[in-house]
Amino acid sequence: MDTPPKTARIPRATIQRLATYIQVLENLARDGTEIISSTPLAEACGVNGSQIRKDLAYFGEFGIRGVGYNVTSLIAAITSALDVNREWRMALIGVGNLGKALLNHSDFKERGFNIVAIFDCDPFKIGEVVHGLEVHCTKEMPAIVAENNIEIGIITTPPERAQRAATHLMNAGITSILNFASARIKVPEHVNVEYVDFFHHLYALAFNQNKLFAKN
Amino acid sequence: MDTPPKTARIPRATIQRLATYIQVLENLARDGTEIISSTPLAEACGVNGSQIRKDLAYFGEFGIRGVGYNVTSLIAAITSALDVNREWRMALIGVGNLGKALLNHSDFKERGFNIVAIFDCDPFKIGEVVHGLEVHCTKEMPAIVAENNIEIGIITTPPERAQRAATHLMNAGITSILNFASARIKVPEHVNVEYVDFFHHLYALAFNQNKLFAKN
DNA sequence: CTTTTGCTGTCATCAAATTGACAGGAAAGC
DNA sequence: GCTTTCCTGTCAATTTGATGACAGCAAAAG
Repeated sequence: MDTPPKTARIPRATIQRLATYIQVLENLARDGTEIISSTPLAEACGVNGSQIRKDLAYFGEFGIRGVGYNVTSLIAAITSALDVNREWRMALIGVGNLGKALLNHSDFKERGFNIVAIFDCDPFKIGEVVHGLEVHCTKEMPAIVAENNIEIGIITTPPERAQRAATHLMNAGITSILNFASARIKVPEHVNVEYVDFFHHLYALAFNQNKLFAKN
Repeated sequence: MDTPPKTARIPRATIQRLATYIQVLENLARDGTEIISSTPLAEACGVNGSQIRKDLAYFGEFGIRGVGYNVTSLIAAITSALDVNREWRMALIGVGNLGKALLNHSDFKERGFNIVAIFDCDPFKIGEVVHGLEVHCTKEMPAIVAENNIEIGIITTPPERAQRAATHLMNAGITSILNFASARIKVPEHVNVEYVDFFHHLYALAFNQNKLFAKN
């Protein structure tokens, strides 16, 4: 029952699926389901049953043989394994259309991902208040990041400014970056970047509309 | 030089990378680069050189041995291969915060992905005009989709309405769905769904902040 | 108490994707 | 015209991830 220190490298695909499992499990919990076994859960998630059991095995044993998984405690187990059962404080850089849209997207805060400071390099924007937050100059970033225990940076600048924004974030000590800008950024080994790009998904749909590709 | 009809199944990962290549190539083109070889392009994209050459090989031969690739014509070749060098007309269902944010995100139209109709099931929203588009009742969807040659549906409803929204879209004849709702949806074999969920990315960052996982 | 049923956790097998190596071919230098 | 350089396209080898099979265990039934 204790979580064994499995030191194996965990595939990125597993992390992505765990996020899906949380999503589906939360919807099950809302509908009042208390127990679920791997096969129906797998079907709801669009994956194989063995896959779920193997993914969970990286972190410990959470089920009961012959019975299944308790929905609530499995959610707790996964969120704990991913370390997303606590507050994460974030900074956003680039207060344009997209940035403002994200600030109004209250789901972040509800899930513990809290945008607590926003930055821009446009002098006309500095001082403006968006969704209760004052726009700061990027020069102030190191101090504000340290004061507020900010661990994640969100880039919502135009593509040509993305690299500079990343540099600002890294200089302020941030090692986790969520990049909405349409550009790849160069970072040292220890910094982690996640890219969000709607067009990647649209391209997949467009291509698939004609010629089928391998379904994963 | 002619595009051979390679009938091999194209991995989903390849499609995703092709989208990245387009992104990087467009930024290179803006900076005036005319020719690039696979190694520096690979570095800019964060992948291996062989990977790029193999990905492109699925669709034809686009480079010149000893020289490299012409940036402009490679963009043209990839966009053509993915069939994203034409207009795609889309419908959006669920005119809440997220839906409105996407409607204001003008990049879609610039890239040929055009939201031309919006729907909601809330009677109070029907008739409202958002970003120049009138909110329609879902009952009107089949007619409007047919009239406007709509090929892609975007779901931006709350999670508990996502499945119903998907059904509406499918009944209207749509087989490609971009789902922003935080729920998995069930669809028949021939329908394609892409899921967009920021939390997947945030979870990856959170997890990676502590324990490293295999970098892909 | 014993047997049956059902589902987990794990290992072995299988499939797929990434990486590395190299022949083929175009341009530049001599 | 010949040689050298360089980079593509492709095949083979390796690594990685997914699937299938089954022993181990808990609960329910008899």
